[in-house]
Amino acid sequence: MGARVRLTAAERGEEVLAAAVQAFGAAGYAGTKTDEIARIAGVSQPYVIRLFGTKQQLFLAALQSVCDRIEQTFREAAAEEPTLASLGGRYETFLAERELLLVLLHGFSASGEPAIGDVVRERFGGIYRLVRDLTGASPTEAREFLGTGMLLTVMTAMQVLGPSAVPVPWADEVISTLGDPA
Amino acid sequence: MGARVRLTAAERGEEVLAAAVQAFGAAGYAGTKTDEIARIAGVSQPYVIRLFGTKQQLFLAALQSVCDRIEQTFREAAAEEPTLASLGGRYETFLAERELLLVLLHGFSASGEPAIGDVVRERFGGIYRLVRDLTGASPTEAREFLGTGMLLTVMTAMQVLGPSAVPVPWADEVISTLGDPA
DNA sequence: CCTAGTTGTAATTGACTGATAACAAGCTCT
DNA sequence: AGAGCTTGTTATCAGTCAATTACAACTAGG
Repeated sequence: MGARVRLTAAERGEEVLAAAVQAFGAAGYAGTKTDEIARIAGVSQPYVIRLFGTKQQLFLAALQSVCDRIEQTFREAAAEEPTLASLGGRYETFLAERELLLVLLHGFSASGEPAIGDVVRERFGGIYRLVRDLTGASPTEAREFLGTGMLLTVMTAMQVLGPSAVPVPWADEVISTLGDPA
Repeated sequence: MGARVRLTAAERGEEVLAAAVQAFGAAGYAGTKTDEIARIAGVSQPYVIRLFGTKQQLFLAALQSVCDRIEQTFREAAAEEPTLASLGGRYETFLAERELLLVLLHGFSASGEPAIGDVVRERFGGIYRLVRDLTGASPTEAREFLGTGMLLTVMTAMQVLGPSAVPVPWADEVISTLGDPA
């Protein structure tokens, strides 16, 4: 515990939120302990709870945060070129920041909790609409796009994508198709 | 309790496994209590543990079971007509038996546990290969097919599909595209 | 029928974990 | 300087949950 710096609650909250995204991304909602989040953030476990009220509220905050970032990423891509191919190119960003898609996936998995399900439905619907609005894609095109995105997401979760991936031949085969026409 | 019947360990194990598929499908690996599985199966919690050793081994058994059933469903479809469209028609089966896809999804989410990740990679790779072998689909076609499948899976998880679905407009729009060409 | 194996439960435990309470240390403003 | 608010911790609790143990009930084979 070296030179602990005092931050405002808002600043510390940001740090804890970042730690929460990491931890929830790795182990899911039920599988993550607030203690682990506290360890990553470098604060005590009770302080994590005080900053966000409950573990569930912290998860919801993490979920909102990653959805914001996903949408922002898509907006940036569309600003360069408003096509599905352009947005699709950003999946490299998501592979580099695995937590984004993983927290979203764990949100799907935890949709049994009503409060989480509500947010998940709202935000995923928003992403679907955003993709269509930004690119002018048809429903069918948007479905194909998000389907591929979900496939890459679950492949990220099962650790066959990215730098520390477990090598499996079929994953390479799938990746090699990504540029291909739908 | 009532007229408790004595079964062989193998028979009771089947019942417990079915209960486990239901429970894990609803709440995920970490989120499910062995006690809940026992309640559904109508046996005591310690007996659930004794039949399968550990909660993790029970989850793995449930995962293997649903993967077997998914593969069997695809094989049946291919026997009728060996095309992707034919296999795709079986997603209605999966929407009726939500637990199948949900347990698989929760397997993805729990891939952080090494023992679970190993099985998930193995089985999902097997399904990918099976789809290609049964239909002669190209890697790109198989990717599109599984991508759509994963999208439907996460939509099932977030409860926007199926009979007891929360109605959201975008879900209907996605569903309406399912017959469309890729 | 009776003994040996099998099926099943009740009781319990020990570790874990989210949350609360009480308190300590710092900052700010007058 | 010191009162009052903010930041943060330590200590602790109450509930949960997978797993173990010991035991009870049943069944089949000789």
